[in-house]
Amino acid sequence: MYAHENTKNLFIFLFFLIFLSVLRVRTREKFHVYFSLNCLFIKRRKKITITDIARLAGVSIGTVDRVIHDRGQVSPETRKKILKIIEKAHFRPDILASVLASKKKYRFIILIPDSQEDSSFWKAPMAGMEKAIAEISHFGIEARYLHFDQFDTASFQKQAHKVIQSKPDGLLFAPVQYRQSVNLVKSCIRNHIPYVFVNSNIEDMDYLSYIGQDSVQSGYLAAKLMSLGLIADSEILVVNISKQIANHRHILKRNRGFEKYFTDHPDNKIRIKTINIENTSQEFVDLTLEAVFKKSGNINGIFVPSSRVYKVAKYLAGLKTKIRLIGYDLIEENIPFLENETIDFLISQKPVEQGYHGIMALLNHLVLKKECNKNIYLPIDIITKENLNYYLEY
Amino acid sequence: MYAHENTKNLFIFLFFLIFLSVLRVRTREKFHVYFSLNCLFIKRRKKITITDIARLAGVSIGTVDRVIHDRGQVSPETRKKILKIIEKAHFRPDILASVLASKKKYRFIILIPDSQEDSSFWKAPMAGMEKAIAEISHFGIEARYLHFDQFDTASFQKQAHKVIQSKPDGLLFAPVQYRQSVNLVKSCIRNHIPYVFVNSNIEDMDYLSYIGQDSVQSGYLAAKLMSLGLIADSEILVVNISKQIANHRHILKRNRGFEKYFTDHPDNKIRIKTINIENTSQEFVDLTLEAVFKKSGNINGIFVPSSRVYKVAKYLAGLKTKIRLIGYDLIEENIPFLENETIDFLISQKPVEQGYHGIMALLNHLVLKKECNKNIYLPIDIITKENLNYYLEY
DNA sequence: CTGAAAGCGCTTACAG
DNA sequence: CTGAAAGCGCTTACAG
Repeated sequence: MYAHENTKNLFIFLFFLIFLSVLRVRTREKFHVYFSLNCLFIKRRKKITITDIARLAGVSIGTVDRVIHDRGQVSPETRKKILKIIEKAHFRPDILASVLASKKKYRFIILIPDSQEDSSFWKAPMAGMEKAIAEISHFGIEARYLHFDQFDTASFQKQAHKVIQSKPDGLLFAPVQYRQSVNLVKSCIRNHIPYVFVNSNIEDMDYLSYIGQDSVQSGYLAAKLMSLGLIADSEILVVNISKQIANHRHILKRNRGFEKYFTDHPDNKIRIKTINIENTSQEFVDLTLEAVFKKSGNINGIFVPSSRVYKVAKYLAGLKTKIRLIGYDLIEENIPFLENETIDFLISQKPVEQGYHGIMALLNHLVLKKECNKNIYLPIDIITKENLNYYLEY
Repeated sequence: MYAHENTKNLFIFLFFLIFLSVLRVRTREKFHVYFSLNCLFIKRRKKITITDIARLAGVSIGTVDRVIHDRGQVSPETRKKILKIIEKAHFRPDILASVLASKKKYRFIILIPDSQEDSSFWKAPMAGMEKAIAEISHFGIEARYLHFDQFDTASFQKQAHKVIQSKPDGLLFAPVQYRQSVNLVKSCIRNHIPYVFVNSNIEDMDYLSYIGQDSVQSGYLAAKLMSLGLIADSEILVVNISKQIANHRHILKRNRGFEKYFTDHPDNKIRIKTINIENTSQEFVDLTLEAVFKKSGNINGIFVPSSRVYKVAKYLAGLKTKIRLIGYDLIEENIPFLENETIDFLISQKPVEQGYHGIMALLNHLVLKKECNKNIYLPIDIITKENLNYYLEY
């Protein structure tokens, strides 16, 4: 009987233990749920590392590393096995640890027009590039600029030669001179230098990425803005100011878009007159415009498909009649004319972001090995006197 | 003589050696210059590390680390000495190594309205937040959303309570309900929870950052667009569709900006009529507008200072006369009406970037300890049928 | 073809 | 108050 009692007590005790442990589990779970609810942060499962993969595959981390970076010297079977485990575990190497351990340096070259010319457009993309370079400096990236005169093909070719000579890991460039750029691209392909386009594009080349605007559509939008509240039977002037209009394809595309709008909307009954000014000096622009205005008296609007719209604005500022003026790019020279409403609208192409995303595209392709869009079309911004300030700050 | 010859030879030999070494130096220098010129990359001086600082100060790296992160337990003299050396050497700790070594996790809470309401605006900021969260995930950041119904103050208060309960390291929130948001801010201050505002602002609070638009100026711009090619003596309708207009300060600011433009430009001779629709159902909007249109026949433009402009567009689509319609935000519901030109202009406030920069502001303040602007005003974008597509992709 | 070890620049207990 | 050591997750010679 005593023995029985003892056994009974033992059982009770055991049950008690089991009960306790159940309770503990319960409490823990409860705590966990409570924790989740109140802290709102689900306990993240431990991050898997290259060591985990190595253990699972029964190899050393060195071998896993070889597989990850595809640098050979691994038997096909081992390779396959490791790859499978990586896939299953959704393993992604830690980029921070990778960069820290690696001594690899990446050298980028940036080949863009200089800003001292009569249009300061390129300052903004450079600001964006600087921002990106600063942000990613800890990835072991060095970047150097190479500038050229966009109206001087020899200067471009000289710099293009330097690019090839220095064999960078990546090239960011603005193919504003069509023919010369095609040649550089061919050299890059021969020398295995990956390249990204900014600002203008060469569609039929096999580039990594293009960052810029849809030039045709931007002209189309400009035409829409031109047509707002326009009197029927108006005459509109398109003024191309460029030394080599035929070699500057993005300007031609803007012209095309502009004309297309009025073809699509024939009810506007607009007459478009296009003039090309190949001498970009202010005096020549003034003289040319004066001659045009003498001939036809009822010009209601002017479209300048480049940042040099301020040259036309300077001329118009002397006139008495208000003529709607639309141009491109929020550069310093254009700002006073936007402020005094000589220029009504500027079409802007996010120059800072062009630069920023250009550098980031190189980083993504070459360092982070991340997929990204081949064509990154930036918004076509409409800038007026009223929203000007918030595009400057940004 | 032989000896002499030998000595002479020795001298010649020595000279030759010296000559060779000079040559080598020359060649090296030349090579270096050549290298620099052609490769365009200046040899970067070795990066200084915490170990260098420790060595220079004659202490261990542990002590340097204590000084860098100001966690005490260092004698004032040692501290001063180390600080001086850090300054002189322009030492910046390697953020990558720091994050890798540190096990610190940051918990962010994002408190924003939900999207299932009758306006899907908040999808875009969330997309931007997701993008940022993905980019910075390797910094040990966990983020959780908390949503509320922007027309239901009780729902906001419930979620605000959860925020305080879970004591996050940082809070990103949209103070759309003015009074309730002020209360949450006070709680945050009491509990030492840093916070960043997105979309709307409470100017008189001491927030880390505000990311959003200048609401007054956006209304001003809308008025300018309204005035383009408008007939004199027109009547313009401002339609506020909101259950609690008095508690939604950014909408009131847009109204103010809109009216200010016409005060500043009295030559337009515009009459503005404002109506508030507090029941946001389509039927009620239709009925209200119908009543208004019956009374006054010559309404030439309508301004809706919120994303609910599509409700007015639905009504106008049934009318024969073309009325200029301007509203806010590129949300799904508005797109068809922009495409068929019932809506002429949408003012957009970079919703994706609001979200993106909101998260980044928290990262900069809390993790990277980087200074950044208190007020980040995003551009006031003008969207039309013609540039719509490039704002969608972006 | 594979593994063991040192090292990247920092942080974190722990010992004194 | 201070230092030595282990470790974060990877890469890189080097040895076999």
